[in-house]
Amino acid sequence: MGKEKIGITVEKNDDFSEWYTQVVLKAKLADYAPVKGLIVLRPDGYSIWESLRNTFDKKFAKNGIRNGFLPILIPESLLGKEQKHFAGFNPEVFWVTHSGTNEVGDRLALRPTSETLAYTLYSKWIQSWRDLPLKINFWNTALRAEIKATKPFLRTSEFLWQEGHTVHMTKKEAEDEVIKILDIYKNTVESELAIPVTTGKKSEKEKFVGAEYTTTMESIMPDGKALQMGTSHFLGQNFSKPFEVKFADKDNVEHFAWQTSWGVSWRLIGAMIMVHGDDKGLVLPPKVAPIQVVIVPIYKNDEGRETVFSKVKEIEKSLESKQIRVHIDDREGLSPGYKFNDWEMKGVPLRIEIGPKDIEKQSMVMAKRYNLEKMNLNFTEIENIPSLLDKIQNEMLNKAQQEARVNTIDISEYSDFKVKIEKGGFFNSPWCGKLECEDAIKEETGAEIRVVPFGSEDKTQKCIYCGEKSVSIPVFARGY
RNA sequence: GGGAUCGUAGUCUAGCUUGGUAUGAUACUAGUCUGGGGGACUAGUGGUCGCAGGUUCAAAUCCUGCCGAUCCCGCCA
Repeated sequence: MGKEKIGITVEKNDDFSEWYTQVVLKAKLADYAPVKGLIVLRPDGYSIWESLRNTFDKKFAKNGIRNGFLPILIPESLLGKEQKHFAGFNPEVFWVTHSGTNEVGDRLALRPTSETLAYTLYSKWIQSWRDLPLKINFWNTALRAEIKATKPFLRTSEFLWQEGHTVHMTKKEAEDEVIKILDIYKNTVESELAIPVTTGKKSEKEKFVGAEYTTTMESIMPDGKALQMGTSHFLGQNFSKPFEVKFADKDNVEHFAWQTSWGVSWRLIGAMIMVHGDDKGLVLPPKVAPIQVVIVPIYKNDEGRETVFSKVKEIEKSLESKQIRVHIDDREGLSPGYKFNDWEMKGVPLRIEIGPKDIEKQSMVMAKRYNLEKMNLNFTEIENIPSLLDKIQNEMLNKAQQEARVNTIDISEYSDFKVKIEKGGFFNSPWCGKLECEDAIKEETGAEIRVVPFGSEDKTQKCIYCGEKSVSIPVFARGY
């Protein structure tokens, strides 16, 4: 009874997949919906998403991007307009075939992504160079039928995300935008979620269908697999031509515009759970934690309760005045030990314990979630809590960076590669740039090119597969 | 798409082979005691046995179909 049944019943290192699912459910971030592949976000899960959304919105706004909203239904005739794009998505599109009892003529897709819809509108909205650049972001959900292998946050048939779509006069301006967005993604994920990412380009084989090229950020998970954290695509004129997104330039000559699209999803929450969680459950980075400090009052009787609570309320007020999200656990009838474990499962970054002993000494016990360290703090040190939270945030990033570094290795011998890939990890291995080698490596080892990091061009080495001259040193890994 | 396992109260679970009105724990409610790492006792509440058919006097149990979950392989934003 007790311990084993209530908390997380498996160890992270022992059964990673089961551990992940238990943390999601038991920390009350999400639950399963009655339809396959769909999940329900609970307030603690949604709160993390809102926090990320707010951060992104501020950064997008600073970059001249505004939010809009697009409908969820897209007619088949529209979705099929860019053929490669359509062929890529077709197998996983949900179709609406009826309205009421009537069959609809042109089937309606539940959006797997909105390029085709957005650009139909864009072609109406853009006529002159004065209308450019046009930069709009959409917070919505995308639907892609996942027949198998669904996993909360990581792979679901409907997921929350943002999709940004920008239009530019010049190729260069569009390409600069692609990189600006990728930078926003990278610094937000690193500073808010404390997860290090590797940025670069996808290979031709792995790029977004319909894009000229795809830039990506990839992170390594504790089980050695790679997770795509977000992508920013340079669409070139691949969509502006079929959708006639054109503008009249200053010299009154009509040009097709240059476009970008980019997105991150709630998969980021999944990554955060995997990277930081431990055997006791979730560990939240302070910046996105719905509750940053939880106070557990301890008392024996009514008088004790009163003394303790007046102090606890005082601390709450003081923390709130410092913009800290604080919660007092005043649930009756639960032992302090139970509450400690409960808040640890939910990942609250800091816990304060205050009982009669502490009041006497004018101090309190403070426990840090991420390393389970406990210490005694004088009441006067409450002033330092905001900087302590910042410090925790940094230390969590450092720790994750260190782990990522350990699991990233340079390998140039294919025999070595084949053996070590079984344990997972990011492998920096030289590549000749040919699809045949990429395919063969995938076929033989299950590893694929996750990202060709910026600055990894290197013509001095030999391709790990064919031995010919290399063009770059991509990151190979098995992915989610 | 191929393979394997599974579905009984909020959660976990016994019962299924050999059909006969569902077991236990935990959670929940009330009360008393308790309270610094998952507390104790007492009394309660809670079930279309995943759904739909079939066989039978009788189905959680046997048969068929469907829905859902987990894992491995394949495929993919």
